[in-house]
Amino acid sequence: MIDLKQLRENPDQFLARLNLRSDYSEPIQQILALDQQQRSIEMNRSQLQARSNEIGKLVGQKMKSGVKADDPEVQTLRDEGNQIKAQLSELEPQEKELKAELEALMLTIPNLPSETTPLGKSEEENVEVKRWGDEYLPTNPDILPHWEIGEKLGILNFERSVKIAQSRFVSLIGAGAALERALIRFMIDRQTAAGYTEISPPFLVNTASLTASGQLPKFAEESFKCDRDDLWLLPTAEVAINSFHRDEVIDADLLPLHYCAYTPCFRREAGSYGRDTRGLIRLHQFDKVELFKFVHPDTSEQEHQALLQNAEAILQALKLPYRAIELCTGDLGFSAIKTYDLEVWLPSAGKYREISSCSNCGDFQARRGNVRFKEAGKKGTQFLHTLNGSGLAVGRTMAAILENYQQPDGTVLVPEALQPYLGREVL
RNA sequence: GGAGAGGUGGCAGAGUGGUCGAAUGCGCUCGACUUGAAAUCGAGUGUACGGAAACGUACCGAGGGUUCGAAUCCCUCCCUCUCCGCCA
Repeated sequence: MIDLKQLRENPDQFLARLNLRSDYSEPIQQILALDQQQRSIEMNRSQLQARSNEIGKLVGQKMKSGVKADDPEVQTLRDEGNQIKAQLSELEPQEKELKAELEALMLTIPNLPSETTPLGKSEEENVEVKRWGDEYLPTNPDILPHWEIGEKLGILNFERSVKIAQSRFVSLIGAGAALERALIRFMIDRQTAAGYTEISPPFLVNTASLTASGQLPKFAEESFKCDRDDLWLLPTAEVAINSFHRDEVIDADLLPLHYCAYTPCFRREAGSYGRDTRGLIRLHQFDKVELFKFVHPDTSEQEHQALLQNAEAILQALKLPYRAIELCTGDLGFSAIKTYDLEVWLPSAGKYREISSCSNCGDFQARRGNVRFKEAGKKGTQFLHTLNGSGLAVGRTMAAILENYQQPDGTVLVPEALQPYLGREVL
């Protein structure tokens, strides 16, 4: 949620920053207008309310001192009370409607990009900031795409998954299933060793949780919904962990809070029908180990860098070549002020593909979820900052292993770091 | 799913129409007493919004209603607990 106070006090500067994403002039003007109307009604209303409270007290006093209810003095006060009530009954619905309208509109405005986020209109202008592991790039010229090698090895099956569910689902068989399980354990072990507390959250989440993290109201198309229950299938553990502390005030001494979670993620992938139709890259259901931090605003930049390193550490441990790019203002996700994507090398595609996205959301999600912290001795509370990143997407990691570790004889080596988890060296 | 009980401040717990943002206890903060501590005593101790401030408004699970006035009465919903049923 954007900071209305900040917008009100400095609308031009606010809009200029927001427009680095794309043009939001219109909704922002609307918000400012609604805010003004709402505030003027509120002022009016609270004055009436004050008088009404006063009347209530006066009547109470008189009745207590023995004045009868039908005494003219009391009757006059009651009449005035009734008049105020009539006025309030007009103002209140107006104010309520304005507030609802304002809130609905505000929920559709994305976060302001950080001042350090590179400028740009689209993903073309994202900035590569790092490349790692050139020495691990495969030299084998005849690499099969991971879905082909996977089916050859009998560890992936897409066809039968269509029978079970739909397209864009997969079943893992034998060593494939074991590999997935090994990767999850490997990632969780590494991240807990790095100081993250593991959470296994509900895989169904309610509307409030999705709204708090920013998936709703704008991206309803992207999630699967259980209509009868106000529950949605989790699109990412970010949603669940973000709401883990929703509506809480956290003692500043307890910050930062570092969490990691393994969960399946469910996404409708609406609007990507032609893209990545084969393989593990874009499925309706995939596994992910997520990193999430609740931090003091002063530390969020360092925490962001550290989180990125924690995600990179997995790729490095698996010796998978990757690069890091920083998203430009035009490509930034809805809730983020600054994002780094990690992209792993996929030989069959001949390019790097996203395997992790590490974002600093500033206080945006904290506002939407009302997560605050309190510093001892200081008056009031502040919104904390939230950060999230994949550490990593499991399916895509599998794809990367199947391709990068392919041998000329059609077998696949198991990355050394993973061997103890899988109990074998070759697939 | 059926039957019953209940949701009040950091916690415990009173309050069934009137000056209640809410008794009391515990906790916490500051102060006094003390060589120090305990005990005791005194003062303070929620959040949000508006306002330069004084102060005002809202909040007793959520939303509506009755009333001059609602923590208290009525309606709807949510959640928790106990018993029964079902179930991994």
